[in-house]
Amino acid sequence: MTETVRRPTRQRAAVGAVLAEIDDFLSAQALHARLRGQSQNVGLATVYRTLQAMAADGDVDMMRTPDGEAVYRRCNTGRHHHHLVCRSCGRTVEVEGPAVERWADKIGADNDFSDVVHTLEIVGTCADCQI
Amino acid sequence: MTETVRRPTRQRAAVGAVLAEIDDFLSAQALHARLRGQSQNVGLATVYRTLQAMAADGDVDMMRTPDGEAVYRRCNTGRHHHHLVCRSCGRTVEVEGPAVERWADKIGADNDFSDVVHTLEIVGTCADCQI
DNA sequence: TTACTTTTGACAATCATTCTCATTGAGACT
DNA sequence: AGTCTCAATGAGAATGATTGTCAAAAGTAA
Repeated sequence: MTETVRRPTRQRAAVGAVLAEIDDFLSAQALHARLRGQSQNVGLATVYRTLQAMAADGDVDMMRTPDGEAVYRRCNTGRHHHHLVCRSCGRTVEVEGPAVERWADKIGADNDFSDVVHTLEIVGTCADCQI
Repeated sequence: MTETVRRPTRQRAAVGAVLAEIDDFLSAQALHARLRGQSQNVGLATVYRTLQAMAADGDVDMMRTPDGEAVYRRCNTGRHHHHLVCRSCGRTVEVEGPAVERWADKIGADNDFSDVVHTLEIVGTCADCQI
């Protein structure tokens, strides 16, 4: 295992704080803008780097919007799970589907693929956003 | 229903021809490069527009690579399905999972979300690419 | 504090994708 | 074939997210 050491810094804490208070998916740009709004001085590149590091460490979840932008969110469970996201307001529900996990792994195994991973996101319009 | 009329053109045919001969996912850039290699003169913007139109019409499948790039592929079945893709060589297997479809729809319904859609991709290393 | 290493930030550089707009070509009708 | 109309095209500019650069700043351990 590669033990990656991460030093605690003001910037890292600031990013973590925003993620803790917002529980919708946020892009690096949006997070950066929010920090500026709070007069927190954190460079854009740093926000990108921090989010990527957190995602690599499994501290946040990353997904791609339909137009390919990376968005991040701190999740409640450390377990593997997926998301049901409102396309209008961004409200997010964490969902688990053990059967789906097994199905995906089986598909990989049946076709002789190794190191199988999968991505799954569900998008809809939540009750509050329906006209 | 909005009947979108698409005129058959040399460019559209050229893009379709490439998609017919390659059965891995291709980016717009890659497809454009391939056309140039064949001395086919098709503008990059046209390749983008054509692929998007084809995807909208359901003639090709679009997915996003891990780094957010859009890639396209002509699929054999018109039915809704997903893909098992080799992360190394790009070899793709089309897979169906009716149970997963039902599960995703149920998750949406249970949470009062409407117009529920989902994305699901499985990635692994195929037998030929394992060392 | 000193020495050492990671992290940061301002800004340039990349790179996929979209936009603009003048020109071209398909389809329909004569 | 001539012409009218409007979608389609293409060259290049513009956009916008993300990454690279590198000197300065800030943790960490002794």
